[in-house]
Amino acid sequence: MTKIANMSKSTAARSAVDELVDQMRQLIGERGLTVGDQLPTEKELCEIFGASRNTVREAMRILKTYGVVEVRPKVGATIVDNRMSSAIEMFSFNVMNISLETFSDIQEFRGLLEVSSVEVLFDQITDEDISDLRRINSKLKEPSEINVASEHDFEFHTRLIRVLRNKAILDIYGLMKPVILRIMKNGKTPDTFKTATFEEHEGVISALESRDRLAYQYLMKSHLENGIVNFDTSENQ
Amino acid sequence: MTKIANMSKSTAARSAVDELVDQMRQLIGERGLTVGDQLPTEKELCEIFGASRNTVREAMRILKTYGVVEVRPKVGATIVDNRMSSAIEMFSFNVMNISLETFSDIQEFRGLLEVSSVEVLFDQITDEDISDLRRINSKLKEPSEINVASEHDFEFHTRLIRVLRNKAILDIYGLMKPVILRIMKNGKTPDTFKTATFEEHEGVISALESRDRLAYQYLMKSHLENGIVNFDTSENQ
DNA sequence: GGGATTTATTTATTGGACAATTTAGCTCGA
DNA sequence: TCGAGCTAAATTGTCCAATAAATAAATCCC
Repeated sequence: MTKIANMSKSTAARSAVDELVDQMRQLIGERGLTVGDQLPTEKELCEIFGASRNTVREAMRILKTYGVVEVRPKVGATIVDNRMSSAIEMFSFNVMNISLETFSDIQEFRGLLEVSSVEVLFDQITDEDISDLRRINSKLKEPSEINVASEHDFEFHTRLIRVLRNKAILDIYGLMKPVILRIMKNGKTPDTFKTATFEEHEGVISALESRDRLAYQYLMKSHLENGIVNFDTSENQ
Repeated sequence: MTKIANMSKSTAARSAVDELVDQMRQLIGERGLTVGDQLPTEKELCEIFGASRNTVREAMRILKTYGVVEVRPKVGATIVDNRMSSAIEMFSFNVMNISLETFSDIQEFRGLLEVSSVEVLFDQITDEDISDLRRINSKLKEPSEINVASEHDFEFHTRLIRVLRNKAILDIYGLMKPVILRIMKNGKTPDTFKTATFEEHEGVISALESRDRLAYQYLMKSHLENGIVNFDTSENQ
């Protein structure tokens, strides 16, 4: 894939900035640089690659946007790995409205992560996990506006995902946060969170507590499906 | 999390470029611009926001990296939505080696998508899907180097995911492509693909053909687990 | 009318200047 | 000696201006 991508780009007369990004990637590889290491200064990069400073800066801007480097005045560019949160940032840049199709796709996906994972989930869950879930869910009872409430809702589900102890899945869940938040707010009032959402979460927690797989699957499945019932396409964004 | 990130940014005297990105996002919203529409020219943006052209360009570079606009000389910036492929591009920027932990996390995740989804999968699958899978798998028999073979391997699994008819899941799978490809190549020779991988895929296809859920789950699960057995940490790159 | 050519507009790149920021070193006093 | 505060130097951040490259649109020529 990388090879194909490169080929297609080399054909299409790539810009100096794109070239630079590749060269800088290469430089990182050659020098064996890794997280925490410093890149050369902008001036040095200009000399190394024979480009002007503005071009170097635009290339560096891409790396920064990727979440691969962090830049501070006087210090320079440090290699980091915030690619996942950069991806989140990227998806926060909402251009279009959410469709019913996307809505049910996402909910189905969440079903896979939160319902079908039941075996691993029950295998891993501890009492601490459960008391955490209860503590987080209690926040829904506090009076708060809808944005805060949906954050709590999301926190609850994230905490549940965390039980799986799988960074890849947790990252993906974080990646979808902006979309999931909008889904959570859809068709709801602040009151809905205090009553319906809260109660449904409590049911899930109880099922976890009594290690009742069937009840858990049933309750979580219907909890996710509840959103679809009163999905409102006009409400978006 | 988003809140914290935002706070830290607003506190920390954001740069003119970051400011501009926000203003441009706002402008898109206000004018109701959507995919296919044009943004003002760089010069106009300079005037509108009172910034220099380099600053405007760096901001535009971020939007380009996000996959939100496409820029051509004389034409200007057009709004697009390539955020998903930009995310893939981003994850292709490999800085670090893949750890055993990441490896098994990803495989477990794939297990959720490809094994635990069995109900939906068998619900949706058609004869066309199956013959497609068989056609794709036959490519593994052709002599080819390891990069090509792993592409075919990936294509097989993607085709399987496609059966779910869920764009969100398909996107996520595409997002993880670079990592999955590396996992697929790990500890394998071109010959392994021709023999072992090919046979395992054939087994999976047969199970799908005879609508044997149990066999499918067993075969796919062990297919995914086979990689872990001969995982080689030294081989990374 | 249609293809080739010119023109005008816009982005791409370069170079240089100054401002803002922050680290590192220095000074001075307790 | 040690620490607080100050200074200086290095690096990134922003701006300005000019030229090159690309391309869409207008024009010309046949």
